[in-house]
Amino acid sequence: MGRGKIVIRRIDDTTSRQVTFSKRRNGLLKKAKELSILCDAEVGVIVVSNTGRLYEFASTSIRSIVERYNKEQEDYQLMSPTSEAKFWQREAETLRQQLKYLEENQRQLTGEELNGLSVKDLENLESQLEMSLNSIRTKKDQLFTDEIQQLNRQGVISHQENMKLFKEVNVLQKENAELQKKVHGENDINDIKRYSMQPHGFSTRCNLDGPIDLQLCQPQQRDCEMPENATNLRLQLP
Amino acid sequence: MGRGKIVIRRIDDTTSRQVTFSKRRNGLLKKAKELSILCDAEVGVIVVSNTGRLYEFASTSIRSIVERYNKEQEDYQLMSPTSEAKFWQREAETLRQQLKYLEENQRQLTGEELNGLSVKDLENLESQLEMSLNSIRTKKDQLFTDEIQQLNRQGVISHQENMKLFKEVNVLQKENAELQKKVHGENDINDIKRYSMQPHGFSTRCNLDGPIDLQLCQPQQRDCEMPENATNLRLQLP
DNA sequence: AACTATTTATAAGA
DNA sequence: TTCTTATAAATAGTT
Repeated sequence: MGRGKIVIRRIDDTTSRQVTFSKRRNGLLKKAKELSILCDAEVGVIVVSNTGRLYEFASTSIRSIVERYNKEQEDYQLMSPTSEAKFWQREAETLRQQLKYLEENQRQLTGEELNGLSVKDLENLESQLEMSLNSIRTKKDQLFTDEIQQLNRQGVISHQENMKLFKEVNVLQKENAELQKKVHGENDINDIKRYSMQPHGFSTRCNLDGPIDLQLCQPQQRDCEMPENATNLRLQLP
Repeated sequence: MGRGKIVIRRIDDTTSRQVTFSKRRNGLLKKAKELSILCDAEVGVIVVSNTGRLYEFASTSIRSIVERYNKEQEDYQLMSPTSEAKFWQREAETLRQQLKYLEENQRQLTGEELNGLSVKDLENLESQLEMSLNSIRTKKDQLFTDEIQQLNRQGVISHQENMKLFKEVNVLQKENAELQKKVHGENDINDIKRYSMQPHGFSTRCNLDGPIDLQLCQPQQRDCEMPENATNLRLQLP
């Protein structure tokens, strides 16, 4: 009874589950009240949200009964051993039934026990499993993508560190050259020339590191004159 | 939500109050169940008709509390009440754990809750679901095949019955012809000729029934000169 | 117990 | 949360 038809199964999205909870809780309490008035019946409704908040409706006398049982629940030392035993026995019975239901469901879901199912049932199962497979594959793809992104981030970081180190080396080389000049005067000009070449060597190494730094998108290299597939092109050259 | 609008006050007419009680009680319990499933909430509903009959809905753990609204009945004397309580408490704990495990498992199986799973886990799930789908599809195919076989058996039976009837008719016709001959002498030979033509009409009807008798495998027709795909071939001919 | 014209609840979207 | 609105669902009155 809304814009679209829904199937009755747990709503995954937290927000819409809360919204639905709020709406339907109000609806349920309203209907409980109407029933009690229209039909002169005693009606009690307790609703506990999965965040633990409690809502209730109780017509007349049931309220006191509910309160009494709530109190008993809090400290069931007050319970006589016999009724406590019965309480747990019933609890066990309930759980056993749920378990049975879930197990049956699971056997169908895993295709172990399909007897007694109609073609319609099987088609429902089929489409449910296809949806499941879809979620799982989506999740797997996401994990892959995450890993790739992580690798990329690491690649970018080490590239940045390389650049930092390169600049530092450059500065030191210049300092060094200056010092050499001061120490030896201008006796040997070749030494200075050789030092000034080294930064080029470094920058070449940076370009060679490129292919190792596998990236889906790599904005840092956009201004390079070589395209992403430089390595491949180079391999095709003599 | 009915033919007319109503005001919410006690329905005076006993009959229609009972009818409305029945309808609205069911509606309330249904909605309580839906709320508990959709929103993963604990919901308990108790309804006592003004004739004293009790109806209830309770999701999971509330159930055991609510059930104590019912008058306690059977007494178990086998154990001391205290140890019996402990026994059932332990039983409930065990079952609850199993339930939790199964529910988690099922969430994964349906792709609802995939967080914390590795790629390996997801691949396992994936292949499990693929196997499930396989079983289900195999089962579905089997159901189809079964149905086809059933239809075939019926077809064969009715064909055999047709043949039997045809033979009987033939016999009767011959007898009839003989009788006619005896009654009228050989005055009118055309009558006899007309009777002897009827069997051909029957046999033609039998052949026309063939195409209705759709069969994937039809061992009964193996000795026919036409292959299984006779229908298809026939369609391609002028 | 069905049916069906209406009312009511509510899912989806702002 | 609250409002709106299209649509699904519940059900009042009827058969």
